Amino acid sequence: MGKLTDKEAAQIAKALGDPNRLAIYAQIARGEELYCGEICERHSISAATISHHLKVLTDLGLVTSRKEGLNVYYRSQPEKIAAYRKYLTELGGK
Amino acid sequence: MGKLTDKEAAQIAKALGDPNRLAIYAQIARGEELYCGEICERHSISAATISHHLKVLTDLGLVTSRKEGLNVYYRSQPEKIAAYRKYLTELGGK
DNA sequence: CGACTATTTTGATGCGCGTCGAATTAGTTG
DNA sequence: CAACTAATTCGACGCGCATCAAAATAGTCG
Repeated sequence: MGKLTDKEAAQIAKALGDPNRLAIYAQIARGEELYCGEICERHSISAATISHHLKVLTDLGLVTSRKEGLNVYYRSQPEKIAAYRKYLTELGGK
Repeated sequence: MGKLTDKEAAQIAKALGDPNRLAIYAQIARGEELYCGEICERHSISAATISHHLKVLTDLGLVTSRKEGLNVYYRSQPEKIAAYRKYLTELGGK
């Protein structure tokens, strides 16, 4: 499944290059399905900024969202990060 | 050998998040030992900027340098990127 | 030493991005 | 519909960063 282009790989890298966004992604990638509010509580970041970071991750396909009532639940998309890891592997060959 | 801290992982990600810097790193990681001049020829970027990117990669331990005559040769440090891949793997499981 | 080359550093510039508060939108519940 | 809550969007601000030209540094060679 989908090899990443150089551009996509750079975009993903950039997305994971912000410490706060990386932390947010890490929590989601850990397996639990989280909604904005929960993430807000765990960081001292405004809801607006959290939402912005989640949009970046979503646009890149690293996470997906599902709306349930008032909350929007975010879930990790492991294939995407796997593709990124593969890209890195094929960069330099072990 | 070194597990990466969250901070280091973010720094590496950010470094690889710039398309030009990623391209430079990719060439070095491909195995060949390159010096600035060669890299300059392959991109339409000034020597000053190339040098700056190489410094970023060096400071993070992604590449090492070796001076020979007038040229400075850069070589990939595969363990570092391997550590970064491992960090990503352990993020989300699978 | 003096001329030349490769690389790095310096200084400056412009754009991108993380951040916030406030306004807006969507959804729930009386 | 009205009041409330969760999330997103909007507008603005400040800082960081990629970039370059020019100056400085380091190394070679006559």
